[in-house]
Amino acid sequence: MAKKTVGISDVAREAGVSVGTVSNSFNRPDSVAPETRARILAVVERLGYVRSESARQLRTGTSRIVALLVLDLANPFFVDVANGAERTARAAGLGVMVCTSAQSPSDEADYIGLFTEQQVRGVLVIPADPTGRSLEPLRRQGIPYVVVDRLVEDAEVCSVSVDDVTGGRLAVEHLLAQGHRRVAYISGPAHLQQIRDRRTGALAAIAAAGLPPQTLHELPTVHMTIAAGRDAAARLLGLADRPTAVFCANDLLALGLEQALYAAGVKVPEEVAIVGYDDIEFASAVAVPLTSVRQPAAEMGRLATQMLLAEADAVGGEESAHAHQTVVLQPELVVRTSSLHRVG
Amino acid sequence: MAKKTVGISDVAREAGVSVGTVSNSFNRPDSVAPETRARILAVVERLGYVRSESARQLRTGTSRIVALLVLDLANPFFVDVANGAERTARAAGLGVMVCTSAQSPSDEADYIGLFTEQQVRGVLVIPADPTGRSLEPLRRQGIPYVVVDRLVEDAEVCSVSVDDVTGGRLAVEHLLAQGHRRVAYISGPAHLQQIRDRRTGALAAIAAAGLPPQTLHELPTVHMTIAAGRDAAARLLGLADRPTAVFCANDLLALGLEQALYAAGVKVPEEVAIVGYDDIEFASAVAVPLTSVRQPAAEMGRLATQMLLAEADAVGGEESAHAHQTVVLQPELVVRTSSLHRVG
DNA sequence: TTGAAAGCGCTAACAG
DNA sequence: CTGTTAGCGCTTTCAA
Repeated sequence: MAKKTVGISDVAREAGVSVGTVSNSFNRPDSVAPETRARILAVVERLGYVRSESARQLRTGTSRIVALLVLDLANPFFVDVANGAERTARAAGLGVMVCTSAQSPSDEADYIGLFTEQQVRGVLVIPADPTGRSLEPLRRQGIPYVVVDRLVEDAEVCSVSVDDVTGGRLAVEHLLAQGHRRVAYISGPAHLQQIRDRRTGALAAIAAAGLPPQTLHELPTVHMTIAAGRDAAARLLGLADRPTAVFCANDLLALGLEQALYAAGVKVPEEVAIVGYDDIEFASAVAVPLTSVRQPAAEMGRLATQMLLAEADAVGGEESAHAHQTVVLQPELVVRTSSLHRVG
Repeated sequence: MAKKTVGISDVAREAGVSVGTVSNSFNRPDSVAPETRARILAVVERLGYVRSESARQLRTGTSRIVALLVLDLANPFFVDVANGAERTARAAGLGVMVCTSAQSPSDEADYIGLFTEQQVRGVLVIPADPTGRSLEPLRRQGIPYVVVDRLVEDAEVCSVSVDDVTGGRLAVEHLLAQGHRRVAYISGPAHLQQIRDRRTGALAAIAAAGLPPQTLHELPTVHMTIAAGRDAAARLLGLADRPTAVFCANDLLALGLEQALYAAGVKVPEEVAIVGYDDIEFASAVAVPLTSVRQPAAEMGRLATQMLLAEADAVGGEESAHAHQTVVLQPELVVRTSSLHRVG
C-alpha cells in the first residue's frame, strides 16, 4: 500500500542521467539536449513523477501561490475582484488562495500569519482591520502585498481603489438632476473610509447644486446587507419629511430597500427613486432594475495582481527600488429604471 | 536591505539551546521544561521568528492547506459551500485554497496538477469533468479528495450530495397541488446528472398525480445563468399551450425568468407560477420572493471537509482502511410568493 | 529534558 | 550539454 512516492532521483536513475539534468529539463529546457529531454519526459510520464513544491520552495525561497483575503464572498462585488485576480495569477502560472476574513480583524490576523508561514508569493488584501496593524507581519517578513479597495496614502505600499468621492457625487448629481430635493443616504459603518467618501461626494453634489447640506439625510447601517436594507426601508418610511430619493452605499442595501418598498406598496421610482453602488449582477436582474454606481471590480483584481507580481519580481530580482504606487480607478454611473422618474 | 530571514537555528543560538529543543517547544511543548520553553518563546517573539511551512512540509510530507475547487463563485450556492468548508477547515487549523474551474475540464485538470505539486492535505471538488478522469492524479498521488455536490457510486471515493430526485419531486408536487396542469422545466445541460435527476423527480410527481408525462415541458439552457433565464422566458411565452407554472433548475434561471415575465407584463404568480432551486439569498430578496428548493450548501461544505479530514488522518496514521462513504442530504421546499396562487 | 545529526526532494552553482 | 554536490529550514530518532 505504501507506494513510495517517486522523486527526481528515481526519474534520473530510470532515464540514465543525473538529477541535475532532470531538474534542468524542467527549469531550463534549453540547456538540455532535446533527445535527453525527450527521454526524461517519457520516464516522467511513465513513472507519474510530480514535482514537490515544498522542496522547490525550500530551495528557492519562494512559493507559487498568492493569497487573496476578502471581507466576504457573499457580496458578489468581492467575487468579481477575486475572479479578476484569479485569472491574472493563473496566466502567470500561479495559484490563488482565496480566503475570507468575515470583516474580523482577528480572523484577518490569523490568515496573515498563515500566509507568512507559507511564504506566499504575495498577498492581495481588502483590510478588515482599519489600523492596518494586522499587515505588519507581512512587512516584517518582506512579503509583498497590495491593498485592494482601500486608498492607502502610505508611500510604502501599493494600493488599488476606486474614487468613492466621485462615486457618491455621480449618484447624487443624477438624483438631483431628476428633480429630487430630499435625498436619503443609506450608509454603513462610519469607520469605513468608503462610507465617508461617498457621503462627501454626495454633499459635494448637493453643494454644487446650491442646496443646503440638510438635503441629505443619512441612515447608517451596521452590516450593509440585504436585511439591513429592509430595515432601513422601515426607518425611511417613518421619516417625517420623507425623502423622494435614496442613495445606498451598496447594492445589497438597495435590493433590500427596493423589496421592502414594494412590499409596503411604495412605487419605485415614482414615489422613491433608488441608486445603489457596485453594480453587482443581481442589481440588474430584478423587476425594477437598479441604477447603480459601477465599480470596476474585476479590473481592480487584475490590476492589483499585476502590481503584486511586479513587486514580487522586483524583490526577487535586483534590489531595484520598487516604486509603490497608488492607483485610483474611476467609477461609472449605470442608469436603470429605479431612478428614472422626474419629480418637482 | 536584504535582512536575512531568521530561522530556527537563530532562535536556538540566541536562546542557548539546540534546534531540536526549539522545534520541540513548538510541536511537543510538554517535552520541554517550562522555563526553557518560556525563554525560547521570548526569543521567538524578539526575533520575529516565523516557521517555514515549506521546510516542515518537506520533512513531514504533508501540508496544512486543503483545496476547494468549485465551478463558479458567481453562483452564491457555491459560495455557501465554500463558507462551510472554510469554517470547518479553519477550526482544524488548516487553510483553504478556493479555486474556480469555470466549468472547464482543462482548467480543472490544471488545478488538480497544482494541488498535487503542492501536496495539499486534501481536495474538495465539484467536478467539471463528467468523466472524472481529471481526478486521476489525486488518486495516483494518494491525495485524499471528496466529491461535492455530485453523487459518486464508486466505492473508492467519498462524496456528499443532495437528493435531486426528491428536490424535483418536491417542486413539481407543490405546483400540481396548486392546480397547475402544464408545467415547464427550465433546465440545463443534459450531461449534468442533477438536471436529469430533477427531471426524474418532476416526472415522478406528475405520474403520482395520475397525469401524463407531457404535462412537463422541458426548456433546456446551456449556461444556467440569469441571462439564460431571460432567454427561456421568451421561449416560454412563445409556446402554443403556455404552461402556467415553471420549475427552474436553479435560482439564477428563476430570477432571470421572473424579471423577463415582469417586463412582458405577465403576472407572477397569477399567470405563471415559479419555483427555483438552491434557495440562494437573492431568491428571497426580490419583489416577488421566489419559492425554491433549498439545498443545505454550507452543511455540504462542512460535512465534506470533515470527511476529507477524517480520510486524511486515516491515511496519515495507521493504514486503517478508511471507509469511503456516500452521503446524500435531503433538500427542502421553501414556499414563497412566486408560487402561491391556485389555478384550475 | 536536551543535544547531535541525518535527511526530506529539490535547485543552482561549478566542473568537466 | 551533463554530472556532482552543497545546502534550503525543519523534524525526528537516538543518545546522553
